[in-house]
Amino acid sequence: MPQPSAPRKTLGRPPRISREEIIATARRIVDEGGVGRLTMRRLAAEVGSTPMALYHHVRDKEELLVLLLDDYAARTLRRPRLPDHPRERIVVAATAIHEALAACPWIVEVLTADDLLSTSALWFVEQIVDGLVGCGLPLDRAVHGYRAIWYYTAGEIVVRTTAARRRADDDRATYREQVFADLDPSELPRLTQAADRWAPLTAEDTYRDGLQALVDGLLARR
Amino acid sequence: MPQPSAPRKTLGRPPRISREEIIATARRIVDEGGVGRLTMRRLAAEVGSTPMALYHHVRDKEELLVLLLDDYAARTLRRPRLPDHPRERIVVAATAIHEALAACPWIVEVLTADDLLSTSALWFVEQIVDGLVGCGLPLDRAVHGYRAIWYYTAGEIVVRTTAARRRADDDRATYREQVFADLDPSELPRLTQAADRWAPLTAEDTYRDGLQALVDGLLARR
DNA sequence: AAGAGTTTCTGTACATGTAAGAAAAGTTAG
DNA sequence: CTAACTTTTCTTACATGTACAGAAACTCTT
Repeated sequence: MPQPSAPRKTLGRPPRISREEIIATARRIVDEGGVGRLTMRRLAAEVGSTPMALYHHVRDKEELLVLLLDDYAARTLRRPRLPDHPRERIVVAATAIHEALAACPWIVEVLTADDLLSTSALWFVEQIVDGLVGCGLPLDRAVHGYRAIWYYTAGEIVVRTTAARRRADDDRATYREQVFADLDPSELPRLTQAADRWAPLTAEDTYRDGLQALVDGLLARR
Repeated sequence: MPQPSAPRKTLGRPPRISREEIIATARRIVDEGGVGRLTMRRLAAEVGSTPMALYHHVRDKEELLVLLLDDYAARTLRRPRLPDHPRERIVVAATAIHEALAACPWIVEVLTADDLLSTSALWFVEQIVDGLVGCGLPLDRAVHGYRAIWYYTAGEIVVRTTAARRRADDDRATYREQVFADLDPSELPRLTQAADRWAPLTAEDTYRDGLQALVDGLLARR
């Protein structure tokens, strides 16, 4: 594992490519042609190197994607002015993260990553935890609350993005319709009742609603 | 796309393998050696066929995994006796799904799938939607509520499983510690305060707590 | 200057998912 | 029986991520 920033100045063969260059190029490729265009070989070619040389600056492709997400977050996550009221602060902070992530759909493959994303996102985490504390939760419950919010947020993005990808697929969309058409009304009355409205209902963006409900619920358990 | 069950009885070359056989064998491989052992080549070999022959019974590996999950759900999802009170019913139904899914960690790759999983899970969806309606929500809000619960549930499993996978990795664990050690206490006071407790706190299983909070919040917005 | 040590890069090789097309094994029409 | 047709299977081939082994390009020591 080469250190991201080696302590010594120059020792050994001098590098011809840098992690920054790799990330910048990867970003360009993704911006131009989507994450599907990003292969280690193509990236190496564009950087003017060989595939395996990349592996001295990046552990594997997954880490590259995480770095790409970090980079994206650092560049686009602007700190909004937050309301004074702690509950509102939580909602606004979480929504800001959600919006930023939802705007770049290729992250789904990385999103499954971890609880706290890049360093640039820490401020938002802080705001959420602090907001929960400000509403009267003890610190440990606030951390748990933040995690619940993160689960909800990550889940929403992952599920929604993947669903959108599938909806583009005729066969699978047809399969879903079939499931709803074949419902047994006596055993599944509510689903039958909602069957024809299901598609539009699930297409609605209800992230904020659910978030507020979750926050309310978390605060009510004080 | 070959139909899962062709209308005509016999026409063309008779199949030597069936989708069921494929799924059963895949299940065995996964049970024995984890999902990492499941490759199309190995599966073909164990079935006594060639890799490409599988593709006449299964669209691609992802579909195979979805089918595997369906199969798993159909075999292990037992319907628990649900409480009468609708709110409790929601919590118990969701927890049952969550437990079943959390018990088979390989699904993460599929979980990102869709809102409703296999047919066997529909009953649970019904219970949740019906519980929400029983608590006074109109049907469309109940569907939205169910989706929020599903986002939370899927997110919890995906994030937690991936986090566990990474925790096995020393480098990444160290990196995380580093992030917490380097916090600026003046800018991120809460995180600093929680820094040393973060690892144990996030290791706790708080699914149920968060779920109840979410349900409470959903019901409070009646 | 020669060697040792260190880091980066290159070349080759393998496992994987799967696309494309040919071949095989039936059924049915003539 | 032969030819056409259909469905399944097999063969071959390619793109991809990445392991491994060494070569290359430096600095530091002697």
